[in-house]
Amino acid sequence: MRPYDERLDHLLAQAARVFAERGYHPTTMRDLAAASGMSLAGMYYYVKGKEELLFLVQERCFTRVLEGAGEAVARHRDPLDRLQAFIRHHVTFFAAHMAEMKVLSHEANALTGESRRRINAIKRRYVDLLEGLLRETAPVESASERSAAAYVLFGMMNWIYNWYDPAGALDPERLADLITRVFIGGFAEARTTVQGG
Amino acid sequence: MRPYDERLDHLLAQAARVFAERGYHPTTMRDLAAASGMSLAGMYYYVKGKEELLFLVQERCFTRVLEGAGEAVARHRDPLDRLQAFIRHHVTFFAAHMAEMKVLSHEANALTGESRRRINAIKRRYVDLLEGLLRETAPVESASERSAAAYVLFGMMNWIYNWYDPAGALDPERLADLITRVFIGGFAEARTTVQGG
DNA sequence: GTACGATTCGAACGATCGTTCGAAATCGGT
DNA sequence: ACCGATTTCGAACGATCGTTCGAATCGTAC
Repeated sequence: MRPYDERLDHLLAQAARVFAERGYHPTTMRDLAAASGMSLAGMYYYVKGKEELLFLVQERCFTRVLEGAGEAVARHRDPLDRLQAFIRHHVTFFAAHMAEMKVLSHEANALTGESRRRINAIKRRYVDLLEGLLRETAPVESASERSAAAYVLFGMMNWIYNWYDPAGALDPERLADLITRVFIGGFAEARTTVQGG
Repeated sequence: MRPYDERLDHLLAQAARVFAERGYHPTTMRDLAAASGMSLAGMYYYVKGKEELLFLVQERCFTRVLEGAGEAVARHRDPLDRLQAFIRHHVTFFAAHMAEMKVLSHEANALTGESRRRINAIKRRYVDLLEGLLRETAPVESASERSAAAYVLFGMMNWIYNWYDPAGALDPERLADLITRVFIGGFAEARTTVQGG
C-alpha cells in the first residue's frame, strides 16, 4: 500500500497549499484536482469529501506539532529553558511548514461535528502543555492570568502567517529569538508590575 | 435621508455580527436577510452585493480605529506613553467592537480588487503609525526588526478574537495592561539582549 | 385623493458547488 | 496471457449560491 500512501500524502500537501493560498471555503474540489493532478472524482477514492481533506491536513500537522513540542521541552530541566524550547520549536516549525500551520491557525472553526471535536482535543492538550510551562516559571500567578498569557503568546506566534516571509531578511531562528525574548522578558516584567502594584 | 442611513447602519451591524460568527464565505445573503429582518432582494437597495457589505464593515471599522489611535497617541508626548496609548486604544476598541474587529482581522484577504486595495491602504497607514512609535522609543533599531516587532505586537492584539470573552473574568482594561506590559517590558529586554550580545 | 419618487420583496435565473455513479483503465500474482 | 482487485475518471445530479427584475407598497407634497 505504499503508492496509495504516497498519493494521499501528495493530495494532502497540495490541499494544504491551496487552502493556505485561497482559504478553505473559497477553494473548490476542482481547484484541488487541478493542483494535485488528479481528476475531480479521483480524489474521492482517497478521501470522503472536502471536509475530511481539511481535517486530515489539520490533524497530521497538529499531531506533529504536539509531539515535537513535547520532545523539545523534555530536553531541558530549567523552567525558563523549557519555555524557551517550546517557543523556539513552535516558531521554527511554523516557519518550516507555513501552509499547514496557516491552515491550522486560520481555519480553526471551519470544521464541524466530530472532526472539530478531535482537533479541539489536540488543541486542549497543546494549550495545557504551555500553561504547565508557565506554571513552572511563575507558580504564584492566577489561573486566568496564566491562561491569558498563554493566548497572548500564541497570538505572537500564530499571527506569523499574516506577515512573515521565511525567504525574507529575517530568518526563522532570529524570529524565534525575537518572540522568545519579547515574551519571556515581558512576562517577567508584567508579573512584577502587576503583582507589585 | 435619515431613515435610509439608519437602515444601512443596522444592516452593516448585523452583517458584521453574522460574518464574525460564521465567517464571511459561509455566510449567505439569505442569512443576512434573516438577521437584518430585510428580504433577500431588499438588501440590494442599500448595497451593491455581498462583497460591498464586507468592504463597508471593514472600512468603517478600520477608519474609526485609525482615527481613534491617532487621537489617543496625540494626547501624550513621552514616546513610551504614546506607545502605551496606542496599545491601550487598540485593545479596548477591539474588546468593545469584537464582531467588527474579528471581521477586520480574520477576513483580511476575503476582499478583492479595488476594495482590497482601499483596506490595505488604511492598514498601511495604521502599521506606519505603530512603526513610527517604535522608532521613537528605539531609534537605533533596524527597520526590518522594527517591522517584525510591530507585527509581533499586532499578533498579540489581533489574536484576541480567538479566545477573549469581554464578559469573562478578565476585563478589557486588565487585558490591555497585560499586553502593554508584556510588549513594552519584553521589547526593551529584546533590544538589550539582541544588541548586547 | 392623486401623482411620484423612495423603498420593499416574491419569484426566478444562470452559475457553480460538492458529490455520486458506472465504466474504463491499471496493476499484481499466477 | 488471464483474472480479480485496485485505482482512475468523464459525465451528470441535485442543491444552493449571488444576483436580478418587475411589480407592489409606502411616504409625502399638492
